[in-house]
Amino acid sequence: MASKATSIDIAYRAGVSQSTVSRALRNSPLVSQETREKIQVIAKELNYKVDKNASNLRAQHSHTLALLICEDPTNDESMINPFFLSMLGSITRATAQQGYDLLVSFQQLSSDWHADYEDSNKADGIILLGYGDYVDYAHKLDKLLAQNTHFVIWGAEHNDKAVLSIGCDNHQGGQIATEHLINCGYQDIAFLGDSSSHSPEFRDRYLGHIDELNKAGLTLSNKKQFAAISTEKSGFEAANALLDSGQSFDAIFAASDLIAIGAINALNKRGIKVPDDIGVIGYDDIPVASYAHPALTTVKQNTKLAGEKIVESLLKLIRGQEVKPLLIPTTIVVRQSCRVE
Amino acid sequence: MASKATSIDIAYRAGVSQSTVSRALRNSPLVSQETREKIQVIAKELNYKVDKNASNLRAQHSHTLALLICEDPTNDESMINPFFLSMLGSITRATAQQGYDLLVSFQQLSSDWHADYEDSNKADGIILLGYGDYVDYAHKLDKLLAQNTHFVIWGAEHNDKAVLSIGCDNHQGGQIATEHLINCGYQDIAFLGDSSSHSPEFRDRYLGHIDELNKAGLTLSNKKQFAAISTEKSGFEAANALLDSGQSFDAIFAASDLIAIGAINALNKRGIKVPDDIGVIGYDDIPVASYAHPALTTVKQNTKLAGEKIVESLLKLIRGQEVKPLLIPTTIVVRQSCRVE
DNA sequence: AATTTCATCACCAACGTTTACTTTGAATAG
DNA sequence: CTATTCAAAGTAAACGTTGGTGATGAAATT
Repeated sequence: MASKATSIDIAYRAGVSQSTVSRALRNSPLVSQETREKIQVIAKELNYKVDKNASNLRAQHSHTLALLICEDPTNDESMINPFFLSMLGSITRATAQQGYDLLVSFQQLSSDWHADYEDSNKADGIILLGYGDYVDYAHKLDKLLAQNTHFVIWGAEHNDKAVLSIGCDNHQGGQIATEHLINCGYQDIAFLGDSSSHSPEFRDRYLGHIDELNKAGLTLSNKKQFAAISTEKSGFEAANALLDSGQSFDAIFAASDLIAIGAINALNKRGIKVPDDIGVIGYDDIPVASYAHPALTTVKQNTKLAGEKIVESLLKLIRGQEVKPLLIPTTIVVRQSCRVE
Repeated sequence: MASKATSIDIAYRAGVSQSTVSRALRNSPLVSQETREKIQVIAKELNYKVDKNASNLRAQHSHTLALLICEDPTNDESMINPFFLSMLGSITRATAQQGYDLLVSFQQLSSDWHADYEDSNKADGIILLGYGDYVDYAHKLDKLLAQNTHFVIWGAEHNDKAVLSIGCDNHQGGQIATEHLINCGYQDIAFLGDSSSHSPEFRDRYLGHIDELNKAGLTLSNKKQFAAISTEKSGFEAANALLDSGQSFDAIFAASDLIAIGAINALNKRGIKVPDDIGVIGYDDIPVASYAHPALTTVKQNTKLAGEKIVESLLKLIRGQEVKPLLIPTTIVVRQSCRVE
């Protein structure tokens, strides 16, 4: 087979100039119906596709978005956080729907990911996904900002920086989780998850938890809060620490489903029944949540909507339209890890 | 901020020609150590990145691979097969490791996915991922072949076409699953999963199953084989059909974990205990397998290795090196859904 | 009949690289 | 003192588009 057909080949066959071909294929009104059709027929015959590199070079945009998933380096290399996977799915679809391509890349938090997708014109904008210690990469964000790269970051709103963030409302999520536990009759709730500013998502969930507790006239002793990152192992350990601490509790609010599952394991190992003895609520509604035993009651983040909003907003940003950070409300999905009222 | 720096800007500042800049940045031996360093320093200062579009256009390759995940259209839109997600993770990493970028796209089987990634020079090669009815898209494969696109497809070897396939050995997987069941003392095994040529992976698993059965002097009545696609729902239904058929059986070999989980649900609903009454073995070792109740004994496909091999092979293909289809052996992971011997 | 208008299209200059092909000038050889 | 060689750098031609500017001729206006 000869090399790929170019617009010049088509022009030659159609007996018109190359620029006319270009216009015809883009349905420009500057070319007559008749020649337009003729050209399109020939293009199809030759299986012609416009060369993206040439097109992008000329037009100075790539019609491509880059998705960077920043993983916690403490996490197991081989296992990707299922929540991000779900986001990935929805972002992929949303991107495609807008006629853009998606470049994906997994990054260690430590690596050089300010790495150049937009700089090198490979992407028109960047989506940053990651639970994160935003403090740690503040200077990278600054650099992105300085280069005025178009990007949106998953998570809570930054009060100190002019970054566009889209996220689910972790504070509200913390509240409804707590409300649910209280409604189920639990009174003495422990919290498993890092509540430091190191991990803003967890912190907000924690803060929502506290607020709701207060609203109900309850308080959380900080002795009942144990740090954990979003892995089953960490949840297991945190629950054991809680158990070993001798603190009383009748329910656990886990800052993520993986933590919740780990905690349930720890509980079960000591013969404690969920939800009869202790109620457990998780966060994220990852796929395994419904398969856990007992099936996990949890706070669901609407990843489909989130993905759509993320790409929609990023595209607006790229086009210079006005965009505001967005907080998407969460919902409770009730399963079997909390006793019914 | 001014617009992005180009190699010409650097040339100007360094007092050399633009081509020298290009060479210096690619560490060409044609430029002296001294000027090379000077240029690289300036490039860093200006935060210069070579424009990929220009570079790719000129060099006629994109240093990008495209991954097409073809989903079963009967599947739920929002849920991506977890096995593919796992592959995606490993392919992403392998691609990055080779210095390539990855474009990902989810495709309905029905859509026009011969859609042009390589034609339009967006990618140097394509990875096709999907359980599949390859019959159905045979003509698309042909088209890909005709355009001599570089691509590798996940799955079993095609005997009729010259396509490069990398896959796990489904026949061998079917054998070891069956062997394990027999070793656990099960004698009367039902098979849940489409065994038609419509679904080559399942078919091979089925064939391996039969072979191993025969080796042990057992036979499978085709009355004990019920079609199912890879969803929990389908597994649930198939198990019910099996149950309703009145056939005897003491174990189920499910062609995928999702089917196995659905089947276990169906069994449980009728008060049948797994593994005491009936043993169940799955296939894939998706993340939820270990969280299912009972935790699923299953056949694990080495996705990490598979991902690496896929991109490695595709790259070889692109470079014109010789490549052969590859079948990766599977392993059993023993959990609690089969009784111990 | 001369002029304006207008729809179509052709022409050509970018876009930012890479690379084959000079050119330059200094060092070495004869 | 000229001829040869060679490393280092410059020149310019692609790569395949897109889009601004200008031609062309037919229809419409005066």
